[in-house]
Amino acid sequence: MQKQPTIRDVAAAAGVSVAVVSRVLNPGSGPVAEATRNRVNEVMATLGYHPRTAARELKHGPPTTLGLLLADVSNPFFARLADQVVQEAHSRGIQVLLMTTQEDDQLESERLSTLIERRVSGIIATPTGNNLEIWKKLQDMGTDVVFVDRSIPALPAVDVVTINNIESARSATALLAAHGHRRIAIISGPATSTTGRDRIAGYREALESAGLEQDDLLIRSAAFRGAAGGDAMTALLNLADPPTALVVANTAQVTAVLRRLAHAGVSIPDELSVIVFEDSPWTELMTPPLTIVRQPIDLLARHSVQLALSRASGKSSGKPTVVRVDAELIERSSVARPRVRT
Amino acid sequence: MQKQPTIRDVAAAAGVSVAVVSRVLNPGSGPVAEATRNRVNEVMATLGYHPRTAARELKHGPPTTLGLLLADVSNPFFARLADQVVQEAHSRGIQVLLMTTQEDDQLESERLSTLIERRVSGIIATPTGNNLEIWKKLQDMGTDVVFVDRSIPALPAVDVVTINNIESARSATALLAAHGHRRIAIISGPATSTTGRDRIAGYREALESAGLEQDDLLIRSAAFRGAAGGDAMTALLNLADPPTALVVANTAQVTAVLRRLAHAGVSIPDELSVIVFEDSPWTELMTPPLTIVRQPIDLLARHSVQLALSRASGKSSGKPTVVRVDAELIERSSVARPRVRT
DNA sequence: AAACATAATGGAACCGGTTCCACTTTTATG
DNA sequence: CATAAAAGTGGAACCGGTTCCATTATGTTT
Repeated sequence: MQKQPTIRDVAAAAGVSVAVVSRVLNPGSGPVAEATRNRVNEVMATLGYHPRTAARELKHGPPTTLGLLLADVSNPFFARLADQVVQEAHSRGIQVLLMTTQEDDQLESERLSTLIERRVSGIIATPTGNNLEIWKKLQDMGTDVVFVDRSIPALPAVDVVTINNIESARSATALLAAHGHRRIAIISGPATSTTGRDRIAGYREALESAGLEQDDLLIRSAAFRGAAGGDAMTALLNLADPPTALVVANTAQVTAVLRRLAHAGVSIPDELSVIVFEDSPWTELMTPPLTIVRQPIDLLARHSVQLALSRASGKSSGKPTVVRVDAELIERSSVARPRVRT
Repeated sequence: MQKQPTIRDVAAAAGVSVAVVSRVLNPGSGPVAEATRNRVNEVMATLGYHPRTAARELKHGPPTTLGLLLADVSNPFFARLADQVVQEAHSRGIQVLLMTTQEDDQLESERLSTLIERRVSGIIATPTGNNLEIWKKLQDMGTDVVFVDRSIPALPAVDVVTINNIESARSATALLAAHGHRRIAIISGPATSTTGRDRIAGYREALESAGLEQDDLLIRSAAFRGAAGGDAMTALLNLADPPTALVVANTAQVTAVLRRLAHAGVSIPDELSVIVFEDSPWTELMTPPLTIVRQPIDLLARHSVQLALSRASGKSSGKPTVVRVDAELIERSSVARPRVRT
C-alpha cells in the first residue's frame, strides 16, 4: 500500500513549480514549453501520478458527474435505460452515480441529499412524485434536473423526456378495436403517475374514436412494484363479462400478468388478445410471439443526458424542455379477432 | 441560481468558529455544548447548508464510493447484480459509480483510470481479462478490488466472488444424462474466460461420470456480446449427428440461442432438451417452461460489497478471499427423454 | 478556597489541486 | 539596437472542509 504522489511530488521531481504541472494537466490553461511538458509527462508516468478528482472539483466543481436516480434496476426497462445513459455519459467523459429509490419517498429524499452533497452537475430521475421542495432546491442550486419516463405536474419548470404515452396507448387500443374487440381492458400504472394517467387517457380516446362503450371495470391500476399486476389480471378474468383483449401498459407488471394468465390456462390469442408495453427479446420467444409497444430507450437516454448537461454546456435556455419520443407498435401474433361467444 | 453556503457562512451566522461547526457535522470528533449544537443545526437548516463531499474527501478520503465495473447493464444478469449491489451499498451509506466496458479492454482501461482519479475505496468488476498492470496498481494503491462472476487466474491476489461454475454445469449435464441423453451439447462463454472454462470442465466431468463419449464438436464457445450464440446453435443443428440435449451456459447468449431454435422450428423438449443458465421470470413463461440454473445474484452482490469494503473497515486479512456460491438447478419442462431415432 | 481535571471553543495549518499575478527570458518589430 | 510584446515560469492565495493544539470556562476534589 504505497501512498500516492501529489502534484508537488511531480513538480519537485521534474524541477518545476506546481503551477507548471497544473498547466500540463490542463492543456489550454497557459503556456508550457514543449521540452518542459515532455519532462513533466515523463515524470508523471514514472511516478504513476494520477490527479485526484476530489481536489480538482474543489475549486470550480466541473460537470463531471451525473446522478441517475431510478426506481429499480432489476426492471429491464430501467436497466436498459441505465445502460444507455451510462454509455452516452461516458462518451462525453461524464461519470454516472447510480441510485435506486424502490419507489420510496423516504429513500428518494435520502438519495437526493447525497446528490446535493456531491454537487453533481445534473440528475436524471424517475421521480416518485413527492419531495417537491427538494427538487426545487436542486434547481435553485443550479443542478440540471431531468425527469425521464414520468414527470411531476406540480413541477412544471423541470425538463422532461418521456415517450408519447397517450399516443402509444391509443394506437395499441385502436389496433385491438380494429380487430373487432369490444371489451378491451387495460392494466396500467398507478393513477398517481403521469405515465399511468396518460396511458389510460390514450386508451379512452381510442375507445371513443371506435365508438366503443367505456367500462371502468376494465381499467386496472397496478403499482410499479410487487405482484399487483397478477391480482388485477385475476379480477379481470373473474368479471361477469370479461374482456376479450388486453393492453398491459405497466411495463413492470408484464411478467406478473402473463404468469397469471398461464396459470389460469387462458390461451393467447384465442381467448384473449394481448399487447404489452415491453420490448425485451423474450417477448418474441413466447408462444405466440407477443405484439408489443417498443419504447425507444436509446432516444430517451440520449435526450436525457443531453438535457442534463445542457446548462453545464452553457446552453441555459430559460424555458423547460419537454421531449416526447414516439413508441413503436410491433405486431406479432398475440392479437386476433375475438372468438364468437357461444 | 444561488451560491451555496459554506461552513464559514454557517459559523459566522451561528457566531461560532468553523471548528465547532465541523464537530457538529461529525459527531464524536470532539465535544460541543448542547445549546451550541442546537443553534448550529438550526442555522444549517435555515441556510440550507449541505457539506460538500469533495471537500470532505480531500483530507482523508473516506470509503464513501464504490466503483462497479460491468460488461453491460442491458444483460439481465448484470442488471440484477447492479441492482443488488446498489441496494447493499446504500444500506451501508456507500455510493456506487456505475461503469460499463462492453467487454472492451481499451474502455476498461479508461474506466479504471477514472476510478483511480476518484480514489474510490473499492471496485467490484467483471474483468475483461486484460489490463493486468492496472489491476495490480489499483491494489498497490490500497483499493479493494473484487472480481465477481469471473476472475483472472494471472491475478491470484484478488478477491473473487463467483458461482460454483464447475458444479453448476456438472449437475445440469448430469440431469440430461440421467434422462438418457447420449449426445449432449454445451454452448458456453469464451474459453479465455474462467467462467467458460469452468463450465466446460464441469460438463466434461459429468459426461465422464456418466460414461459418455466426449465429442469436441458438441462444445461451442460464444462471445459474451453479439449474436454468436445463434451461429453456434445453427452449427450444432447442422451436425451429421446432432445433439439431443443442450446446456446453454452463456447467460448472455440464451435469447439468441432460443431465437435460432424457434426459427429453425426445433421443438422443445421433443427434439431437443434444453437447460439454460438464466433465471429471469420469463423463462417460466415460455412454452414449455424452461429448466434453468438459477444464479444466486443477491448472494453474489452481498459478498462482493462486503469484500469491497473489508479493507476499509479495517479487516485487512492478508490472503485473498474466494467466495463460491452454489447455483440451483430448477427443473421445469424443457427436459425430456430423447426421442428414439427412426 | 486552592489545585487540578475536564468541557467547550477558536486559530491556524493542512489536504491536493487551480489560478491570479508578478517576474524573467525570448522573440518580434520598427 | 532599443523596445515592446509574447512566452515561460514560480510564488502564493484559494476552494471547503478536517484536525491539531492552545486557550478559556466550568466542574470536581481534598
